[in-house]
Amino acid sequence: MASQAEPAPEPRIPLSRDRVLRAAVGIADEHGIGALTMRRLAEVVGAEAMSLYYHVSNKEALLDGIAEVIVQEINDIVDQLDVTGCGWKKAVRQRILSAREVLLRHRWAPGVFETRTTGNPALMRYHDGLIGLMRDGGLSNDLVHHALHALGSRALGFSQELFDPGTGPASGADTRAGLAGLEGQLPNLVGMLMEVAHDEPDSTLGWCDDQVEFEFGLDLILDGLDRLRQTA
Amino acid sequence: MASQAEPAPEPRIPLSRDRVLRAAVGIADEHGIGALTMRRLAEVVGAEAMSLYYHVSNKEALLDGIAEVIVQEINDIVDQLDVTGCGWKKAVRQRILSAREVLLRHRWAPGVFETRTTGNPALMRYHDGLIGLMRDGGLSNDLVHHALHALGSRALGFSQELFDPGTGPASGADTRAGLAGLEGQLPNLVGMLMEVAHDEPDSTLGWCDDQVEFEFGLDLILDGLDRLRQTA
DNA sequence: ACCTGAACACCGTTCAAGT
DNA sequence: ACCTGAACACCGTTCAAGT
Repeated sequence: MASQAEPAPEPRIPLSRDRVLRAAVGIADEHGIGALTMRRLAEVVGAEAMSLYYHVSNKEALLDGIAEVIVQEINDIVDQLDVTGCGWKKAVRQRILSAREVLLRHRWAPGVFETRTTGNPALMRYHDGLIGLMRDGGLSNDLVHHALHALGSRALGFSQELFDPGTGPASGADTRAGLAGLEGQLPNLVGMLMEVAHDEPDSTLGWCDDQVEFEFGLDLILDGLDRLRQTA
Repeated sequence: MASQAEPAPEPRIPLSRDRVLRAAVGIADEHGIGALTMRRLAEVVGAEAMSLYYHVSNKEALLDGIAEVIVQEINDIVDQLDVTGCGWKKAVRQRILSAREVLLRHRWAPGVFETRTTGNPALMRYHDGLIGLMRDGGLSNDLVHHALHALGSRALGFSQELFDPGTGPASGADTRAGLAGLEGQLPNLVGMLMEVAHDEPDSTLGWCDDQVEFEFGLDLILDGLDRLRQTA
């Protein structure tokens, strides 16, 4: 006969800051950032909640930590990109879209980034590389500085939408029916949505494709910067 | 002799959804969004915490409500703007910068907007007006749609910064001293900051002026859209 | 209809104590 | 050094009860 079943052999592995952060990222990935509590994190890691405080000073520091883990994941990818001789715009574009792919695997991350106030070393390294690509492309430090502000969170691969008028379980037809009732109050918005929705009647991603829109906005900014570079 | 002192005559005024929301905005304005708890809000309004649930179904609804109050404040202002015959770009620019002024009085609002998922009627009215200005300027519905995505939160007058390398109580000199130690790891970032900081040695608003940068990014986008309008 | 008291489930966190 | 149990102060919220 086998020996008595031991239900949780996992806690054998000693706790560490790294293991705590990875577990926290796992919880956020699987159940959303709202599910990330100290007690639940402790449970996943096979310890008591209070043990976590030995490896991470408090929850704010935990959030700082997982934000940095994600940016490190981004850095690992973009640092391997080969962008020699393809123009600064294409190089920057590729770097940003690669970062975006990482964020699409950690959809809670943008929300966490926005709440972090303390400097994130990995984020600084990311920006350092981005600045380098622009400098190599001939942009002045002054223009690069403006560029970083203009890009904002887009530099890291995301841009939060303020509202999504087409969201929800409603199909395109339902959406259009619901819109009809608002036509009196919101003539321009309804008119636009009717036309845009009609343009892509069976788009899988709904009335607008976020990836397409992200790239539109990104290119609009990059093209504008390139034009300023030329006139300078 | 006067009658016995009654310490709190305020609770005479009956509760109402409107009063609750205004009090909530007041708390957030004065003490930050973190100070807005149901218990504290009840105290300010002269009632028990549970009474609030009669006027607002839960805290999420409360946040939805105060977000809408702020957008209404914006609408009240931008609806009075006279932009007849000044070109779509200037009209849009003026509308957005006016919205921004409201947000500068409620600095917690952007953070709340980003967490709201349900449709905000006042926000839809705001966008309806914005769309109208663009349509009048000759932009197609398709281009206007792209424009709204490209602008993102900038349409409402804010753009969150991912990090601010020059933030803190450090003076320009202190910042530059601290940067020197990082020059090896972050050559491009440090190089840029040294030069930009030097350009405006005594800028009151620190190493970069947010309002200037906001307008730079806004104009970059508006100019790009106008160029697309012309070629279309 | 409007408001409340007591109670519940859940947070993050402190602190003294264990090995 | 690393981990824990008990406890504290604070959340949002339910529910039955008051007027």
